[in-house]
Amino acid sequence: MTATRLGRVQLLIMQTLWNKRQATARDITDALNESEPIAHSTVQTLLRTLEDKGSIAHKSEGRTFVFYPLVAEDKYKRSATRDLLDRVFGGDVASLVAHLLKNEKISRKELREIRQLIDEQP
Amino acid sequence: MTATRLGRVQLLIMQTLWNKRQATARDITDALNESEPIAHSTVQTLLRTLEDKGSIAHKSEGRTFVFYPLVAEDKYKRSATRDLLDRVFGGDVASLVAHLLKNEKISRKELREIRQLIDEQP
DNA sequence: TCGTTAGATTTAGCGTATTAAACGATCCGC
DNA sequence: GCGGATCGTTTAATACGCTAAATCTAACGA
Repeated sequence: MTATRLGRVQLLIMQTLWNKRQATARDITDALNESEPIAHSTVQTLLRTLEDKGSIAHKSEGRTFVFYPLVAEDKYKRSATRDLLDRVFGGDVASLVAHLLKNEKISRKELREIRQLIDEQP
Repeated sequence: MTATRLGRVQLLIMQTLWNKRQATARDITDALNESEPIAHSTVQTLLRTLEDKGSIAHKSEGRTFVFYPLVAEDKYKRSATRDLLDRVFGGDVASLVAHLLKNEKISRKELREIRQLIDEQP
C-alpha cells in the first residue's frame, strides 16, 4: 500500500535519479560522495533493493546498468507529506501550516510567495 | 542528535501520554486497542525502548508503573516537520506549503483559516 | 493459605535499512 | 595475452522497529 517508503540514503539515491533522469551506479556513488562518504558497493546494494520494491528499474548499456526512476518525485512527496500529516497532525492541513508559521523562520519574501499561492487557490 | 525519532507505534504511545499526561502500560494498551489490536507485552516492550532513549520516564505507584513523557509534543512536531522539510523539500518552507495547496484537498474554510494565520504573521 | 490474576522482565523472531567486504566476470591498455 | 580497473553479485553484519510468547513476581480473593 505505502508504495513509496524510503530510507534516508534510499531517498538520496532517488533524488539523484529524479534530477538526472537516469544514471549508472557509478554516477550515483559519485554524486552522493560529494556530500558524504559512501562505498560504491553500498550504493549498488541499495539500487538492488530499490529495484526489488519497484521504485526504479534499469536497462543495460554495454556491460553497465543505467537506472531510472519508476515512481515520480511528486508522488513520493505526496506520500511523505501525507504521512507526516496523518501521523503527526491528525490529517489537519491547517494545523500543519499553523505549525510551520509558528515554528519555522520564514522570510518576508517567502510569506509573500505563500500568500500569493493562497490567493491563486480556486 | 535527533533526540526524537519515533516509529509508528511508538508515536501512538507518545500521543496517548501527551493526551493523558500520564498513564500505566495497561491504560495505553487499552487506548491503542480502541483503534487497532496490539498485545500488552508489545506495548510494554515499546515503553521500555522509549524510556531507554529518554522519551519517557516512569514512577512507581504501588506495584505498577505510571509513565509520563519527557519530550514535549511540540518539540516532536518540530523535529518531525523539520525532517520532512529538510529531506524532501530541501528545507524550503514555501515549497512545502505550495505542495500542500496543490495536492491536498483544503476546504474553503481551512483556506480562510490559513490566510488568517498568515495575515497575523508579524 | 493458595490459586488466580495482573504486573514487570526476559527472550526471541521477523522485516528492513544501512553498511561494505569478498568474489566473479569483463574490458582496456600495454 | 595479461594485469589492473570496473561492473555486477553474493554474502554478512549491525541496528532498529515491531511483535509477542514465556517467565518471574507480587498482590488479591476466596
